[in-house]
Amino acid sequence: MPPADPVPAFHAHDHAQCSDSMLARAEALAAERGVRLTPVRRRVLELLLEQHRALGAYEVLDRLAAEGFGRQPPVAYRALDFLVEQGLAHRVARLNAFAACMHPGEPHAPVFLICRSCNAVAEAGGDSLRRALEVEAATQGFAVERSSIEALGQCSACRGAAA
Amino acid sequence: MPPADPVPAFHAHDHAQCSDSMLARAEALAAERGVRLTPVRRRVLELLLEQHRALGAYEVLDRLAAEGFGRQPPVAYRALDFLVEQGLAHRVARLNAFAACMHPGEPHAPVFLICRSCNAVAEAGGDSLRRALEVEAATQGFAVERSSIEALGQCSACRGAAA
DNA sequence: CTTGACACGTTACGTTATTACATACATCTC
DNA sequence: GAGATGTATGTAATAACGTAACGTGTCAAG
Ligand SMILES: [Zn+2]
Ligand SMILES: [Zn+2]
Ligand SMILES: [Zn+2]
Ligand SMILES: [Zn+2]
Repeated sequence: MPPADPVPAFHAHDHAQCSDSMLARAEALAAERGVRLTPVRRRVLELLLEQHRALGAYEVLDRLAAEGFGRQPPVAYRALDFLVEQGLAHRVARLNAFAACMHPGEPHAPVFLICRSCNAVAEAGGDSLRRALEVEAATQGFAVERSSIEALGQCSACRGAAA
Repeated sequence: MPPADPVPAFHAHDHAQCSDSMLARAEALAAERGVRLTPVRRRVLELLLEQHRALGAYEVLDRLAAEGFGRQPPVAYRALDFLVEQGLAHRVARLNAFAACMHPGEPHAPVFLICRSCNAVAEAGGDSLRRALEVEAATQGFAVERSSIEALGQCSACRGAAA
């Protein structure tokens, strides 16, 4: 098996650049698709990109309200829904929370690794995993349409710290 | 690959026997572990076993209340938490709901196939899938502790009906 | 300039889950 | 059996998450 791309979430990296490049890709995709990355939507994406972790809708909402945007739940949910629809963010069901997508534009089924110590959320490229799921499902005659694969555990840094 | 065990949820089977045998296994496991399968807990497990689908906590609660048990949320949540801790049920994050485990006692990572037409929930044996996830995670230095794999789609029966 | 689509804002409500505390009950010790 | 202890059950109250319905502002097409 070829080594998978290292996922930035669990490793030191130039996060400003990481975040900026995601934003740029989002702008490009929005333009290309003729959808509007409005101030609220853009700001929500920025918030999700601040750290490699998932934010609850109300956490997002508080930040928005503090910055002069609306302070009612639909404001946050609409922006989040937009980002999810456009594949710029994912919902992490296990956490009732949302995380920026690290592979926008590339169709993919997300695989999340969630560190229970530092709360970092990494989106692994799970192509082989996804195929394994489809095969497994096919043996039952089941046709997969959407899937969520989420693992809770500990990242290498936190495991090192614990030892 | 050896064919996976067929999952009962999507196929005609003697469900009374299916359900009874799960209950019996639950009783045996509880005895073995010295934990108590009290009336509420047992009843909740029975409810989950009635059909191969997931029940919301409040759906469970309504049934309990109608039968003379407590009518406040903790009554349902505590019983459900107990069952989950003992590996007799799983939480289906995507549905905010709970399903009886079809492999109690055997340590396993649950893989759920959720039919969006008939709402049936099948727990597939996902050993290969689980290993694939662990391998994927390991390349990132991540140690998986708990995982949930959930697929939304259509079962063979519903797909046949649609055509 | 009008029209229509869309985004944003609000109010109000529905659903899911937890905290905190009181009561009942089984089990162990004496 | 009486008393102490831990566990299970019950309640009220509230927190956290999510949606429906409706009005207003903005902007581009006609
Ligand atoms: Zn980064
Ligand atoms: Zn993604
Ligand atoms: Zn059955
Ligand atoms: Zn199971």
